[in-house]
Amino acid sequence: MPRSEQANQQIRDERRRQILNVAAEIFARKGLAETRISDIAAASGISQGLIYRYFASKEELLRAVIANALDQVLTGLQELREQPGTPWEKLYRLTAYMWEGMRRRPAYVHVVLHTLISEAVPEEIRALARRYIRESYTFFRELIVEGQQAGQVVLADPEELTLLYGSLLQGLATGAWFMDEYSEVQLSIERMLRILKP
Amino acid sequence: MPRSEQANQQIRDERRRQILNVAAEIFARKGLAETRISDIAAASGISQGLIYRYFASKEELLRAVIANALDQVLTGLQELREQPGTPWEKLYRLTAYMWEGMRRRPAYVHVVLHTLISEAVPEEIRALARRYIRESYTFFRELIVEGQQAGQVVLADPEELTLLYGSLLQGLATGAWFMDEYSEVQLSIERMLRILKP
Amino acid sequence: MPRSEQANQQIRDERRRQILNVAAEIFARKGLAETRISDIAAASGISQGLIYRYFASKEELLRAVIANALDQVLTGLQELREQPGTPWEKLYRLTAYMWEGMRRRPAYVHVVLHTLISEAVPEEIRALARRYIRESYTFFRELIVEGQQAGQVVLADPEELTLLYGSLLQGLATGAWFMDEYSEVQLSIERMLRILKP
Amino acid sequence: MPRSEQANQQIRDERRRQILNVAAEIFARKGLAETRISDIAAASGISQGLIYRYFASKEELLRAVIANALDQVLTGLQELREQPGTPWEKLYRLTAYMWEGMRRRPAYVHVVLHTLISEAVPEEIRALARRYIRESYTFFRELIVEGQQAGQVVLADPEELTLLYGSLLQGLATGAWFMDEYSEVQLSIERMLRILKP
DNA sequence: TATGAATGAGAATTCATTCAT
DNA sequence: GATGAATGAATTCTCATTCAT
Repeated sequence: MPRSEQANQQIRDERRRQILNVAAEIFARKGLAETRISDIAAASGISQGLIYRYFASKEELLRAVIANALDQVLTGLQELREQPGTPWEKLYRLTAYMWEGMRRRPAYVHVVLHTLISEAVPEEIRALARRYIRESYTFFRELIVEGQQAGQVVLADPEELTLLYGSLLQGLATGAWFMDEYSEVQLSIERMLRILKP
Repeated sequence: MPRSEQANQQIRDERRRQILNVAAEIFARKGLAETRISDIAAASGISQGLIYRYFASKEELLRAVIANALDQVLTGLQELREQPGTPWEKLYRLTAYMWEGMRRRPAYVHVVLHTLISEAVPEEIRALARRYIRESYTFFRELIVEGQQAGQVVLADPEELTLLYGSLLQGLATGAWFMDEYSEVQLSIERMLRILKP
Repeated sequence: MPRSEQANQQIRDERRRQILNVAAEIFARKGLAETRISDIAAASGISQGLIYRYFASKEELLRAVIANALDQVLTGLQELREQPGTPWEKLYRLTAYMWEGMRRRPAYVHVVLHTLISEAVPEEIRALARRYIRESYTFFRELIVEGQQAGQVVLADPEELTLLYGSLLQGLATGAWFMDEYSEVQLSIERMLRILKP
Repeated sequence: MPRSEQANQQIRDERRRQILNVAAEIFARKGLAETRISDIAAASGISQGLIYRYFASKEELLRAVIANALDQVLTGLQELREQPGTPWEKLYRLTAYMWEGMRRRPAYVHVVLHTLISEAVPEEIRALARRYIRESYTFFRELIVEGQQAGQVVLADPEELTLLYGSLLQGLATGAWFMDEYSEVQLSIERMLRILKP
């Protein structure tokens, strides 16, 4: 008696998610070129061949990981966008959200960084990762401009402020990964936002 | 024939430096695993085999690139250390120096980042790269503490301030690499230092 | 429940024949190595696993296809053998029969050719295919010798005539497969037999 | 001291030819899919990797083998075309030339046949092989028509005669390959040409 | 010293076959 | 009996490194 269609679908969904998460972790640590499919298979406890039933190639798998990360962040940003409050309150919430995301899923942040940094990654995938950053920056900028209008953000070139703020977040995400000495340091959202204060 | 010996040595030194610079550029763009020795040879205008006369292996070459970058930065920091001025003046000069270095030699920053980020790089080399960051951070911290004593830097946990300041620099260096849209934005040193202002 | 047993057996037979026909078609087009079990399963409308209920392996399946073709031809030849007529009439009927078979079932001819041609096919199966040709040639030769005795066939080495005649048939079968330009050409049996005329 | 450019070129030319000949032999026996690059490497006495310095892929190698065969035959046909004589003399020479070629280089004939027969071979390469047959047939047809005009060839549809004659040649080439029993049979050119006699 | 031909150890990918359901 | 998820043994291809010249 074959498995029911539903049971099969569930098995497939679960496997897919499992591979995706493991892959994110390993891509984050090693990058695309250095990651072996055998690493992912071993860490997932499955055979190499099985991975190819779920993802057509190593690149396809990376693409899926990136798309997944992108989805999650953009969904989060969308929710923040719809919440009420003064621009500064929104900036606070945004910063907290981004920072929390980096802490909770450092692997996803890292895969994206790896992808952005390395020309070895196919341009199509890099474009996807760049979109991730760009969408975030666009939202940062919106809030900064609103904040300036409300007198809550310093009156400087919004582009400059966006770049500073974005870079700070990104630098923190990266730095925390490899600077063990500083991984215990407590950072306050207020302190980060200081760069935007009037 | 001591003169010819000397001339030979000079040719060797020159060629070594040349390979080193080319390698830095390519490692910066692709990382260790995806960089081909043949790419470096071609870009250096020499045969593959010859590279092995100068560097024992691809990894050895990466190590040399990193060590070279490290050397230059530490020398620069040492010079800054010896210059007179108030802590804030020194912080200003330091920031300008780091920022200028990133702009002029983005490849160096990137090789180091690639190296730090990827577990596929031998630990020994990664340790070297980490030292690069750590030495810089140590200097940042010194100046921050001095600045606090002089009332020129906000009174917060020096670790936190160091991490914020370092991450900002590093995020800017990375971001400029792939965020074309923001590559033209003018950044003022004062604005960066705002994060440390009382 | 003997009836259900019987019904079951009938279903099995039918399915077996179905797989066999589909497999003949695909083996004919791609040969053993390049044919995928999944192709055969899909074209048969069943799961991959099920094929293994009917045939122990891909090679076993090829063997069955060849044996099937062999059976049909030998049965046909046997019938021809038993019919009355002059040697020339028999040669005519034989040629027509072979030619018609090739036109109607080009796949069979082709599987056999693929099998004969490729050393990658297990010797046992190739021997089977060779038997297919040999039995036909034996019959050709018999008729040629009879024809010579009756003065209806040219007096030349019977081996030579058999080889010429057999090769002509086989070349026509093969050529029609890939020479689209000539697929519409009408060929008369008389014309083919000309090679044997006194 | 590096090898002279000339010496290198010679080594390369020789290796290329060597691989090509060995590959023809093995492709002929096994076909594209069944041939392992390792087979060719072993039979050539070189490493697998080296083959890829001369041919980009297995398919590329097959393409080169086919193109090589094609070249040789077409060159031969061109020479025959330019020789003087009656149509029948030309047909005789042509037949002898083709037959001799098949006997001397059966591998090349066979690779072409394999290629024509198997859909697993990329269409581009199959087209090349088809061209091989088509060019030959065109020449056959020319001579047949000339022969008819000179009263030396039977007055039948030239298409039909061409197909018969071409199929006979081709069937002989194939048959000789796997019908050991008949490989010793002597065939006379006259006998083959009988199919065209008035 | 310099070259580039040659090697060989992986790594990605495919697919026949097995097996739990 | 029937399904299709899962396995793992090939196989192609790549590239750091060596070595004859």
